[in-house]
Amino acid sequence: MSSSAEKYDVFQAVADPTRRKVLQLLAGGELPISAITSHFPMSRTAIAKHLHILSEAELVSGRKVGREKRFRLQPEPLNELKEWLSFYDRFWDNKLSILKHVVENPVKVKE
Amino acid sequence: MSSSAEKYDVFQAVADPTRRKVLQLLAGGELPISAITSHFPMSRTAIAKHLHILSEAELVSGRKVGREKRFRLQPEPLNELKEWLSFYDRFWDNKLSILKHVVENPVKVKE
DNA sequence: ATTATATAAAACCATTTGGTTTCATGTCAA
DNA sequence: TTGACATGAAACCAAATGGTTTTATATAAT
Repeated sequence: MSSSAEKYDVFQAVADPTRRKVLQLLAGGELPISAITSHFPMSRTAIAKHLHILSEAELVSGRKVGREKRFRLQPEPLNELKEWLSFYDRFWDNKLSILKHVVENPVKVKE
Repeated sequence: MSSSAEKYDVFQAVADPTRRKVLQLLAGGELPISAITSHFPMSRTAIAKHLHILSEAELVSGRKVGREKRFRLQPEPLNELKEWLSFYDRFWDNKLSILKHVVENPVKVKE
């Protein structure tokens, strides 16, 4: 779905440490730009640009609420990364460790 | 192990489409620079630079054989990416699909 | 009505990135 | 030993990246 040729793909979006930290913050819930900015040593404008890039990659979405714009995490595109990675699984037997992870983390079935 | 503060981390290394294609090529086995270059519409020098970046991220290693330098895939650092991704698993119930993958792909135990 | 808040948009800037061309060096083959 | 092959290294370049400051606009609060 969504549009044609975006400028930033998931790989690029996630390459920047600031953007990764933004995603992590948003994992805790929806936040307006100012609140996000307060966690970083840079200007609101800089953070707004990062959010724009994350938006293009569809890793976040923003909605206007009053005078603020609240952003939230949209993790779906990370699946592309996951699938890319899975190709390399066979090259260093780590399937056991994946299994271990799954077993140790209870699966919550969508009810 | 290896050294201190590398310039390129896995996230950056993997952000470039050319470098991802290089990794894919090397998944097929060790190759010298010229052989790799033949798959791309750019100069040998450009590819050598990409290989250097992949080297810094420890995603490839090169050994000198006669007059050529052969590179091979070192997928271990991809684990960092995988772990980073796993944090976001909880945000869109896909654990079942991981389990499915593990079950469907027989685990080869290192003998 | 006025002021403070929250964002948007534009112009600007230094550094990094991804490529090039050129030149030098080591190795293999005839 | 002469030439072809494979790479290394350096200088250069345009465009992209990650930041800034400034100016404008909409909303909320007093």
